[in-house]
Amino acid sequence: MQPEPKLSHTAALILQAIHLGHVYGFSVMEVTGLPSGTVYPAMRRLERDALITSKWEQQSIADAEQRPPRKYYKLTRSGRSLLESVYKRYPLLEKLLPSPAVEKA
Amino acid sequence: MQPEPKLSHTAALILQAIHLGHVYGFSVMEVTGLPSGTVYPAMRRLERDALITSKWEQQSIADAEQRPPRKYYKLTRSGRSLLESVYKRYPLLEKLLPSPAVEKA
DNA sequence: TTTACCTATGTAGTATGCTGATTGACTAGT
DNA sequence: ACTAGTCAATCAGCATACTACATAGGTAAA
Repeated sequence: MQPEPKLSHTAALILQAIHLGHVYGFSVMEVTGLPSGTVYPAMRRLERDALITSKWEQQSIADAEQRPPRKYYKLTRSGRSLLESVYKRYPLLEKLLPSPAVEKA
Repeated sequence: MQPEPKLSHTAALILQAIHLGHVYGFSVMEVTGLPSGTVYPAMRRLERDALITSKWEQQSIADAEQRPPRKYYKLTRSGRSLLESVYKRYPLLEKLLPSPAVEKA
């Protein structure tokens, strides 16, 4: 059995936040309390390691909502399976973190 | 209003664990899932910053329980007040972390 | 129109955290 | 005798996280 790849507590917290629907940086910052200088570089590493993928929001949507465009993330298959194994190491993670209020169209 | 001194998420997690009664390194490691190389240096910094104080267990007690002596920590007054302010930044912390089963003499 | 605040993302430089190993005493199996 | 396992703490060297700041368009007030 290959040893599970390791994930820091902070990285795991961010991965879990995305999993629960906080699918862009600013939302992850708000729910975790982590600063931007932690969240954005961490998300780039998660993407580098193929645990998440990203896609820029269409400019037209951002324009319509009068705000900067967001970069949306979602878990890959290996991201989901790693998160499962991470619950065993950091059992605290699983309970924590509220899901976001889903925006209605 | 002087800006609240800052504490990393990990340091806050460790401080909270001690507050809840995980009063030596090994116990903090177990409840948080954090490795020894994170926990012990972090506790030294917390002590350096006067948020916690430490005291070595009497050798005779460790001998009686047939294990290495523990270094026990507790929060100082400023440690407790900082922890309060930290809950505002990391609201997730407050709910999380079980208290240890208290050992009976 | 400049001051301020909000959303959203990003960076440089440094402090902190993590991996992997080590120490030391004691316990138990082979 | 050796090997392996547990509890407790520590370290060197490298990876990650944090602070403070920056950018950029938007709103809103003075």
